Amino acid sequence: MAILDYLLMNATHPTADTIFNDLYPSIPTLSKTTVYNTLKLLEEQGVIISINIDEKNVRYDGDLSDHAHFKCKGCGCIYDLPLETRENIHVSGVGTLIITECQIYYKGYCAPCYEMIQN
Amino acid sequence: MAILDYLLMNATHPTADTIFNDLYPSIPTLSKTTVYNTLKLLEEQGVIISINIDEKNVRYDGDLSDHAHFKCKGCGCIYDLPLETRENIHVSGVGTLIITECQIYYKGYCAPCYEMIQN
DNA sequence: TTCTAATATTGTAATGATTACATTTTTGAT
DNA sequence: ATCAAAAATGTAATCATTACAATATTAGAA
Repeated sequence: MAILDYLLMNATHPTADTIFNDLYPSIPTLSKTTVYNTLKLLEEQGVIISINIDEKNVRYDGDLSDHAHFKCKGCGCIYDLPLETRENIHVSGVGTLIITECQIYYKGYCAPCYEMIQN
Repeated sequence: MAILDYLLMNATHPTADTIFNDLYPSIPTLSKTTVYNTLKLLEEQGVIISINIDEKNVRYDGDLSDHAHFKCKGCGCIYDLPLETRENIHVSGVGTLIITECQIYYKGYCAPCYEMIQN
């Protein structure tokens, strides 16, 4: 499917809207609903991951390797970072990134909910 | 301000809506806009932090100490975790939490945006 | 090839959190 | 008490996402 291809080609952490706009010219029958449906499906299958680093939009990433994300509070750009990044300044291929915050989110199941899943 | 007090008293990572509903009975003149405005202000001042672990709503936390967050994908409950939590099973005061995903988000400024801030 | 049922795709309308903005209220200094 | 600045309020708009019903596509059986 074109949407998965797009995500694997473009490591730009696009939003659903960006994917739609980039794909629409070459697939004029594409609907935004299809983009949302497909992204949800791909995420449920574990083929892609969703990124909530931005308050407004959900972003998607086809890179399943363990890595962290950095968002510039000025321009909104999102970069990949290695997991072992320190809390201080960090250099990457794009220059120096000044890190001011770090958030770590775990997801999974609490004990009672895990029981329920087993059935 | 009552909203800050609420956040310091209740370590429940509430949403703006929850804060409004809990505070409204005792402050009948309270408006939801005020809650949003105040939360934004408190966050800009660095007095509270916002949590984007939930796709739907932004949550707020008055605990500024370094800690991670866990969200149960079943019931949606959010727990605090120590930073050094491993990727595997983890026990807390509430029982065993099964961790299936971990996301690490850094925020700050890229080089060009950091220049711009200096002015 | 034709039919048909299952599946995928589409478009429109609804939802719901958040914000914009204009108005009203409160505050604090004179 | 007065008045301007600041804070709080209410309503309406915004906008990403989803619900849902309708349409189109596919693949396998006849």
